[in-house]
Amino acid sequence: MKKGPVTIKDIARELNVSVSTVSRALADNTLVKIDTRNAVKALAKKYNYQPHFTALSLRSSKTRTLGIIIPQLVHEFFSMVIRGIEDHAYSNGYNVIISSSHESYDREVIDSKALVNGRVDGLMACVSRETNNFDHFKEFVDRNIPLVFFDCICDEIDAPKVVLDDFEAGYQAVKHLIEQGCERIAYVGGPINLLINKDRLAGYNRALSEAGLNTKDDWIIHCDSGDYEAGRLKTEPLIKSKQIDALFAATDMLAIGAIKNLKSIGLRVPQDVMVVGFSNWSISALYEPSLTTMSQPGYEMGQKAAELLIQRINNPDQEINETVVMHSELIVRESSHID
Amino acid sequence: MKKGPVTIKDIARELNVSVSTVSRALADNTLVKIDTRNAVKALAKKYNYQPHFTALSLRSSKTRTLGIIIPQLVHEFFSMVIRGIEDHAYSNGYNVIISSSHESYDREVIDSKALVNGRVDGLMACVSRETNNFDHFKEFVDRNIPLVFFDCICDEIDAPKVVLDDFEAGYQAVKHLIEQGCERIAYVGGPINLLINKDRLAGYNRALSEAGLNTKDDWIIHCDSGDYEAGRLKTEPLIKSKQIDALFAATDMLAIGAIKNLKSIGLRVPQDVMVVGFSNWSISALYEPSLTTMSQPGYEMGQKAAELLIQRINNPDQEINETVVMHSELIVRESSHID
DNA sequence: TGTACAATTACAAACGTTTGCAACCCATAA
DNA sequence: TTATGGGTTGCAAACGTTTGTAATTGTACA
Repeated sequence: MKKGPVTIKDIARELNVSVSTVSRALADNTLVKIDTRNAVKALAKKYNYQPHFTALSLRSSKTRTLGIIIPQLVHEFFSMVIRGIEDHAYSNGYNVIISSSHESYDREVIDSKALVNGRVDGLMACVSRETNNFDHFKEFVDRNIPLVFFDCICDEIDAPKVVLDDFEAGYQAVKHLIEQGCERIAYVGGPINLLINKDRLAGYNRALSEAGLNTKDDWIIHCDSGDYEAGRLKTEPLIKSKQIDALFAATDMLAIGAIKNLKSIGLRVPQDVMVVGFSNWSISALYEPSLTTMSQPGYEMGQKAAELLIQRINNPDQEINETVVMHSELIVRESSHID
Repeated sequence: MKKGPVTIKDIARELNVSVSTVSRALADNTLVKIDTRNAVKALAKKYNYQPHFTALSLRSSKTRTLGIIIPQLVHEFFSMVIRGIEDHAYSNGYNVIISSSHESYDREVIDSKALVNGRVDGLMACVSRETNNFDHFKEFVDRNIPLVFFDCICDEIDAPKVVLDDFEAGYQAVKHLIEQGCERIAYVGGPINLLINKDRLAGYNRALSEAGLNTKDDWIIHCDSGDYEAGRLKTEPLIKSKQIDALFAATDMLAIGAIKNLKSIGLRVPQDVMVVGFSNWSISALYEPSLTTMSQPGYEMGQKAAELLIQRINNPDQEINETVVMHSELIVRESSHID
């Protein structure tokens, strides 16, 4: 006789009390008589009553949902970030909606607008490599919707951020190569408009200058993406010129692309050229030679971002925009190590 | 003076008309005078009015949100599926909420219950390897909430399904090895309670028997997971016994684990032992030797699942529970091919 | 017997929207 | 002048909750 799921009204009708009494009884409010409370709770249990999510949202103007905007979904690092976010969000009673912009600025703008309208209580974002205009994010700040950046951040906007110390990571990676005795070290990086790539390159430069080593313009290569193909194509001329004895790549995939080139002209890794990658993707441990790399704690970054965001949601007036800096660790494997 | 986002009420007040008129005007209802309509639309544009998502949901009892339950998030295949689902969902005006059960039955149950309460209009699920009880899914059917299974399906429940023809894929993989001249072919698979693994194994058996070849009990290995480590540990005794000249693995990672063992005792791939994997993960093209594998069209499966689900949502009474079968393709690479 | 107060309950508004129905205005025709 | 009716508009209910306030009980005390 009933159709949809059971509501508070149904329980009220059956028990001949008002909906408000039922509502309070379920909240264990001492205003309602203990007998009534028990009766209500018993019936609710019997009918497996579940509060209507949307109704709650409307009443409280809280959706208990967080939004994520990321450039890519099929990507080990971002998968880890999402897992970190989800774990923290779920255990705090929040749901998560993900929008992947596919590295497209337009899509990023559309998605972010779609998420504003009371769909989410807050947003976590990592900007795409196409993004150079940040107005759509400013709108969040203007509308007072909590916003947290992670990884690829936007420097212009005043919001909490979770980042890796990419400078230090780049510095460590190159320092390690120098300690292995390398002197002619190349850099292969991703899109230079992203802060993370600027920082990794800066770390590279710093380590070199500190060691009194020089680099050359064509030892520094910028790729449009961090993919294997980009790495293979872009590093080919440099590698064929046989000038270098080491290479620091800003992603593991770029590193593997470069290694393919090295192998193809008979150069051995690590004996002839040492290589360090970045991100510690699962492939880097399995590849041969296994790849020295810098860890990128995606899970922890996701957790931290969710934590900051929920904190921000719960204290909307508190305007502390802290930047949490995570640290990368050098993982030494075969590609940069001779026994 | 105003606080939250602008509502239909605000527009009504400013224009001295009723909310209903504004509502109709925005819907371009010809009942309202064209002048009024234009005035309303102009003001809505000026204030960047966005309909309140939650209010719409409550009114229409539609959330325009789809739920996904998957065993793992950090997984190339599932990432592809999600991308396929999201692309289709977004372009049809749906959002997506993902719950990853982390291969845990309990988590799967909790998540699915959480999604029932009017949070989603429908659900897509891939059961975890721990799952042998399907009551929580039956609840969806009972409650008449549209449900679609993909990949790891539940046979007992009458719902639309999107699956790979795992039998045919297994058959093709092994047939290919036989055509390469292999005669002593082993199988390494994932958890056998999952239908997909049963089917891949059945395909293996069929190809063998069709070719008049025999197998042995200890040439068939079942792992608890499809991971690299599982593959490496579980295949070690078999490989050290040097009985086989080929191996079909139910995942690329299992295949690579096995290849590591082969290499460690000096056996060459493909010269001494040929290997075929499954899923065509990106690592399989990059690994050396590059890995012959069966494609697994995750993106397309996701798209199809979303399509079926939205279809189901729009026609709730239509009880056609079709099963869509996708096909896998053999991708021949170095690990099973001698020039 | 009436009053006061505590205990318990119900009513109503609100969150932002859509939509059936009633009501209004004005012009045209009887 | 009054009725008819098309063109516009507003009212109110509904979706499922929560919560401030009012109303109803019952009991004890004067």
